[in-house]
Amino acid sequence: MDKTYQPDSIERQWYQTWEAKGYFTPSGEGDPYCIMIPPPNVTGSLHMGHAFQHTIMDSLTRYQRMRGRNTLWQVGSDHAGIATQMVVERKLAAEDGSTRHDLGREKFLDKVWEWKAESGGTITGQMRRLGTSVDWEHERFTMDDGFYKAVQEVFVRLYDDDLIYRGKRLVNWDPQLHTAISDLEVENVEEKGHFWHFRYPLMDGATTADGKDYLVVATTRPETMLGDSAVAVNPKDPRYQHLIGKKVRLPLVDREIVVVGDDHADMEMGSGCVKITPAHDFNDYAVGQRHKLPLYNILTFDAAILPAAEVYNSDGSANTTLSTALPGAYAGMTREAARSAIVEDLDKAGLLEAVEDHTLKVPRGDRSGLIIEPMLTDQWFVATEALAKPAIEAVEKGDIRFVPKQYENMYFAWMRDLQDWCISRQLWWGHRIPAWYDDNGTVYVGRDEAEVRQKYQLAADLPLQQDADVLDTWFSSALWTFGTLGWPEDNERLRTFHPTDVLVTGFDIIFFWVARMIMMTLRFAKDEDGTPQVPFKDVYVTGLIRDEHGDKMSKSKGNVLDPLDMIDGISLEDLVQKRTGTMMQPKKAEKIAKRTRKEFPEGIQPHGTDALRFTLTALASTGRDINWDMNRLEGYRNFCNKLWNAARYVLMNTEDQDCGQQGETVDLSIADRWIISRLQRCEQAVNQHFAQYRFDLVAASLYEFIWNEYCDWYLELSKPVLWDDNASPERLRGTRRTLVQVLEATLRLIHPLMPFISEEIWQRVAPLAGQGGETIMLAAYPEADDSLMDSEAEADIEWIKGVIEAVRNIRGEMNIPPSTRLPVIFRSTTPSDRERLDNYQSFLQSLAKLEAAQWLDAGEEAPLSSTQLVGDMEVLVPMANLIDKDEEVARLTRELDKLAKEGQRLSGKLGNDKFLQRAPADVVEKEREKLAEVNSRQTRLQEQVARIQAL
RNA sequence: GGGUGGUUAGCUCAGUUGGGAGAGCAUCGGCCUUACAAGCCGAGGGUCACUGGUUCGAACCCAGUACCACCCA
Repeated sequence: MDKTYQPDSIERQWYQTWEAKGYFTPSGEGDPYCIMIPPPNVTGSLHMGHAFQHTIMDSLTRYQRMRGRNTLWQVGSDHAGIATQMVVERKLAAEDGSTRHDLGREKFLDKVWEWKAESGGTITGQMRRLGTSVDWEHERFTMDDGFYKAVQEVFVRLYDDDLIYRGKRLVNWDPQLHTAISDLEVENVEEKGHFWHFRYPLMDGATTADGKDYLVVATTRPETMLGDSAVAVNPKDPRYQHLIGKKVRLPLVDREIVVVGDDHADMEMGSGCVKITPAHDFNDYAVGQRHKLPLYNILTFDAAILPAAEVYNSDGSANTTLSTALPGAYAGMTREAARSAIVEDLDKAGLLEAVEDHTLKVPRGDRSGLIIEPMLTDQWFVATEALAKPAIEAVEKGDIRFVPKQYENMYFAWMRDLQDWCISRQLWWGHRIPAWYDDNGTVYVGRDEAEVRQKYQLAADLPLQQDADVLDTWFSSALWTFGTLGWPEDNERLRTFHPTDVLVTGFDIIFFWVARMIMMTLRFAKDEDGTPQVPFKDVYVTGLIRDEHGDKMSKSKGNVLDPLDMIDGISLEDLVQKRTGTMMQPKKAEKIAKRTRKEFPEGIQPHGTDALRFTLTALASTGRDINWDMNRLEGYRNFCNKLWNAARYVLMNTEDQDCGQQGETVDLSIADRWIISRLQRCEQAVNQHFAQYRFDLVAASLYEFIWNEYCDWYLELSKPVLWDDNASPERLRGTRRTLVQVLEATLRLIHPLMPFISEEIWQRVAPLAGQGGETIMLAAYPEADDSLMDSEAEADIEWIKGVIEAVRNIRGEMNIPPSTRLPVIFRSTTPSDRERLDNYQSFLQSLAKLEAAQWLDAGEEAPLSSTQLVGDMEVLVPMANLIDKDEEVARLTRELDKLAKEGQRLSGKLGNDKFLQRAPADVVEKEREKLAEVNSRQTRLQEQVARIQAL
């Protein structure tokens, strides 16, 4: 083995071996265990969030696989409608300047598939570097044929059950991409803007309570006034309530609009009057629905002003009676141009009362970056009410559990106020909506055109046209758990692995994905007896990984860390290039470059996958965000190195030697018994923490055991045995056997978190430990054996550690180098101390670097010494010339100060009658013992100080 | 405005029915001791955000305040 741990020389090779040997495929034996990967966007590349979630999923998967479960981690990716279409459109534009419209739908889609074949595998390739043990043979894609079947089936059935309908509604409209987008794809960005206060003249001589003949409305979007159909006032507002039902003349447009009373108008806000533009604002739309207001659409799909409004009744039907007239001056203007023009014209007309500065949340499309326009369009919707009810109950009843639990509140809050779901998208890349229209616009829904003709008994020659739109990507993602397993076919895989066990995902998509999966799955996935199935039993919600200052990682901030760079390392120049290469603003790029150079003066060193995974698990506590800490990563890389070198030590002392593999008799030392006992406790803790999804505690338990117990103590305690020329063969064999067996079990224990290093070492250690099998991946996960827990050995080793630490402390405080061997004398010993001193002399000599050790009989005088206490026993290191008298007094005084404080605290407590009366007896007894110990320590140290000072 | 989570050592974070404040990293001192200097040994460092309450006893339970983050409106 190399002297230092070199992750790059082991990781890729092991992954290839595992994959080639088919270890990731479900075994077909044992209880099924299944995790569905949240399908990554096919255009995406691996970021820290993936690394985090994949590490957790892989740890769970490897853990359960080793426990003998029939384990499936289902992999696949998501076709990401808008993102993918944009990538390919951009590529076309760069190649020959063509657009998708030049190519036409069919040819464009061919280009998308071509792109997918070439570049769609980036992220899945990167996943392999993380060691993910997914079932590659059954990789799925939301646009593959089988999935299309599932999507169609669900759509048709929901339509037939009246749970899908088509209608004219407000949706988030992206004026560049010309499609509806979901709330998830809208980012609300805080930006500076204005509040404009306009006067809308009252008609028919009406006046406000204070005598004004106009109402003042405030808006952040003046241009939408062209589409106003009402002014709302609060019905309780004494200033205006008498005006409800009266009319206002909309300036510039000269439209008569009504004053309505609605709670939406906040009496405290501005004038208390709100203009209502139902076709261009979500809140106003709701007000419009309540008061049956007409809708004036005043924008084109590019968000430019129309020459004439399109008017609809509140039920979405076309209105033929109201005037569509708009002022000609604004026709064709952009939103921005129209805004300035309208404000200017109102000002000229004396109707601009005031302009205020105002910061507001501006909705921007996360792809185009443009301001999203609420737009009245024909769309397909899922009626969610009937689907939401069982979905809420499933969580209430505990059929689905969120970890941590508080996310259930978030889920309930959203589900109880659920809007119908707009599922159509005006894109080409995606699942085409299985609906056809005849020339009259009548809609027919079926699995294909032939089925539609049969189902609706249409003439063979009736011309039919399929709906041009596609379904929201989330519609297909909602079917992910059962769709990937083959539904609507009823096959073995589906029956075996559905419902799945746990979903690992981020809190940001609980609404958009998790909730919808629950709704769809309960409706369509059924047990043989027809009982609805949940998609998963547990939802483990992860937090966000942020940078070291707690900021979100984002390209525009230039603070992104690529997990692969932490695995492989990256030079400073490459890192700067990566962060600033695509940056448009040179000033910003410079700032980011500067900051990067400051934070990573040496670039990023390679740390390996295992260290990255261990860091991620160590930081994975209960669903909260993680501020990424490079030092932590480095610390765990060192931990890998520690494990690596411990293995080197073990192999050096056991390879080609008798380790008792054949069950030969052994004589176990107290250290052997102790480490075996500690291993059981570690196994117990790890299994318990896995069950509770406390990956941080799993990692901490393993770190503590490996470094602080196995390496720091056990390996050191093994040396005096192995180096003892007089040791019996049974004693040597016992220690060698313990060295390899404990290491071997530890490797299995840590394998789910650090798959590569554990496999690499295990291959060499397992045979020595008498363990068969060709891979650690399929070896049994360790379970604690109560009969091996040995409290006697633990107590003895605690005593040994106490003595060694006492001597080391004196050495440290007195600056005596470890090369100087020390004589040690023990005073005030009990029979048990003396027995231990006899038995464990060699351990003490080796680990404390003693020259000689002896105990004093009663009445025997000790030379003047430096003192430490182990329990009641005094550990004395004779001063000779080694120890400075004053320093020793100072050291003991510091110790006495601490004891005095502690003693004060304890006697205060024990002097309190109420404490004595009300605290449980065992607590009181414990405090008494503590005080007795403190007092006795004080006495001994005071005596010692007196002795030294008497000199 | 409503809701959720957070505030513990210089940094990143644990702290399980309330009973002696912990880890890693960083810092300081000493060490090339035949696995490991990516190491070993030792040490220092905290008004557990603040105020009040419950309790014999509060980092922990309750109420309120401040600040931060996120979600919703």
